[in-house]
Amino acid sequence: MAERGGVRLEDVARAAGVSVATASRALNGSTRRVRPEHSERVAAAAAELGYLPDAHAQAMARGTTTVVSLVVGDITDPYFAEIASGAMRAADRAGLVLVITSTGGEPEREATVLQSTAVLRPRAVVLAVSRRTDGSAESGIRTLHDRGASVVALVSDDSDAPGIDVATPLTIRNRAGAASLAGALVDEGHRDFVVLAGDPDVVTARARTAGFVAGLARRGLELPETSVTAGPFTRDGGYAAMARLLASGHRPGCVFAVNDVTAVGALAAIRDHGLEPGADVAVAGFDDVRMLADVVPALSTVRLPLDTIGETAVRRALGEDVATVFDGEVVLRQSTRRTG
Amino acid sequence: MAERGGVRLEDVARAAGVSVATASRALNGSTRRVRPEHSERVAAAAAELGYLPDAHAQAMARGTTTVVSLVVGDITDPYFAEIASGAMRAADRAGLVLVITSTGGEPEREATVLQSTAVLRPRAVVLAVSRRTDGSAESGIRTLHDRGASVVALVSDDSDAPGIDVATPLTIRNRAGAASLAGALVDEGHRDFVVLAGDPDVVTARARTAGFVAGLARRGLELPETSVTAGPFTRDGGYAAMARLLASGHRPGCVFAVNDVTAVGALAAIRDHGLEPGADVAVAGFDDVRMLADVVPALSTVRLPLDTIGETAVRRALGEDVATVFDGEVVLRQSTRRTG
DNA sequence: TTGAAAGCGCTAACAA
DNA sequence: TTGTTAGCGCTTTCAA
Repeated sequence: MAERGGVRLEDVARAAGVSVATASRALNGSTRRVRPEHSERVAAAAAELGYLPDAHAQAMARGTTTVVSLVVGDITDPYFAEIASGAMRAADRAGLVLVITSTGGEPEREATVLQSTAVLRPRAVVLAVSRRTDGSAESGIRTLHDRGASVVALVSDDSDAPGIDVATPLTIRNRAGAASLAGALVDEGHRDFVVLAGDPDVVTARARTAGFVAGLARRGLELPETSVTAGPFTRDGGYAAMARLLASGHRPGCVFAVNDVTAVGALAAIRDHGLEPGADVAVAGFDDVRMLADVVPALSTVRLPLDTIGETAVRRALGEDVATVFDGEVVLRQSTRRTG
Repeated sequence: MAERGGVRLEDVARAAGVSVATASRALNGSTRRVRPEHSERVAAAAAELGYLPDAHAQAMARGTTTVVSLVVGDITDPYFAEIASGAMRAADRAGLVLVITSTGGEPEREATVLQSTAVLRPRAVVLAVSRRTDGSAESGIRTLHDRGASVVALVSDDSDAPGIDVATPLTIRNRAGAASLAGALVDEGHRDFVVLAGDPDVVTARARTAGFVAGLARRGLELPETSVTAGPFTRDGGYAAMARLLASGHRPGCVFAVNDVTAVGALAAIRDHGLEPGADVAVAGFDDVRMLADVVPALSTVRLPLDTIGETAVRRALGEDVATVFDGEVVLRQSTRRTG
């Protein structure tokens, strides 16, 4: 019923018989400064007229917005989806709106995406994107920061990775998790490993690969460079890499894919090659993504509390005092069970 | 380097030696009205200073925003994630920002979510949410519409579902797709069906259930009411429903779960019951979600071009002349293959 | 083609 | 405690 464009605060004020200032204070302004009677009249008028503030006008006047940005690689990837889910919850609790932008898996679009994010002047931004080691996002991050945003970046416990000075890090111990996994796998009796390393320029992939290699080394096993194969960080990437490997006559005892999605691709390739994944070739992943909990054989992996990480990241960006490091937990399942 | 708060148009104008009006016109304003020489100077200054417009100020001044909203049920559900992915692409192409809000799977939160969406005054909104038959979102939708948003709602080809007069429908032929699936399953030799119907108040679930029942009827098979069991529209819901069924001694020949995620839950329950899904109990899903392409046995389902649907929905909301109906395609795989 | 100035809807001094 | 008023950064008449 409202006029085109909606009811303004002025309309509410008039209906309640007060000034816009009073109406503003009653609806939002600093606590306890409006006579209860007026406050009620304003609330009633607002409800009756169906008043809804205009976030843009508020942003202008306040000099600060209600938007929190989350930048992810590919929302279709359950890794990011779970993080997004937690982030949304946190934003919601804080009464803020979560704007998700995605690079669509193309890291070179990162700069552009950060720019388009910046125009909304987010109060906080969480970078869950697959950051590349080349620091291509640096300037975009700086822009955000200069605009007054508090930016939190998900990073790995990898000393090789370049820091981002203006961003607050939230560390995921990818390296340590992968190292533990390697140890556990060796303890299960595996010896002959291959790593599906994903994109070597993506920090997460690098950290997990490096950690795994280090973990093996700690057990006295040296992984030849030829046993580490790069490729896209996706289901199809995992499938292709595994298929290539098998086609070339290699048949490793155990494959470590740097994330679950890639591991599932490897599983499929093994099966399509006529072998039985788990029994003939063991496979382990990373993340313990829920959506893949029912793959067969059940995937050994490193569980990351993705949802919590997403939630924590926005809370941290909002200035709360929360956890700053997350560890993964090795979970051994059917896919690496030694039958012999 | 920029001052706290960033570079304003005024700064650019000064640097370029023109007025803010000219700077504004050069950077965005109606075509061909600024002397090329000035235009260049402005562009150069903007680049040098790292100017980025303030979306809120633009929104205020223009009376229209650059935001497109997508309301989904649960971003963690690959059904929504794929839609979101396509929607993001379309928004991006149009130079708009996609704001995703989620009800977190709680339909009763729908009204609230629509409200918080409305404050951003989106230019267009796509409702991909699991709409309930009780029309609880009606008023929220009307609010959005009154604020000038063009709203597109994903709906089913189900005459029972209430229309939303102010929203433009984008029809997904859930009913027809489910009916085709039923026919195909009967043709494969299946007779003894059970439907894991999801939440009967959710239109999508209803349409698929109704379509399946109708499809069986068309083949002369009547499905007893007791063979339709309601429950949450999720992996766990599917697991629980299937487990309950098996525990009670039922052992259907073929189970139709109203979406893939639920079907995967059913698969797991069957397996945990000591039976072999696919061989002992056939299972079919709906959606053909990519993330579940590698489950074993491969899931028979109805493929929906989710990504394209998401893309089309925002293009439609933006006023483009695009497809208005989407059909599903039956895909028969291992999970319903008759071995005997 | 350009610039001055009036808003867009709201908040926040500042006075009353 | 309330109202008046000056902006927030930008676009857009309206004159020049």
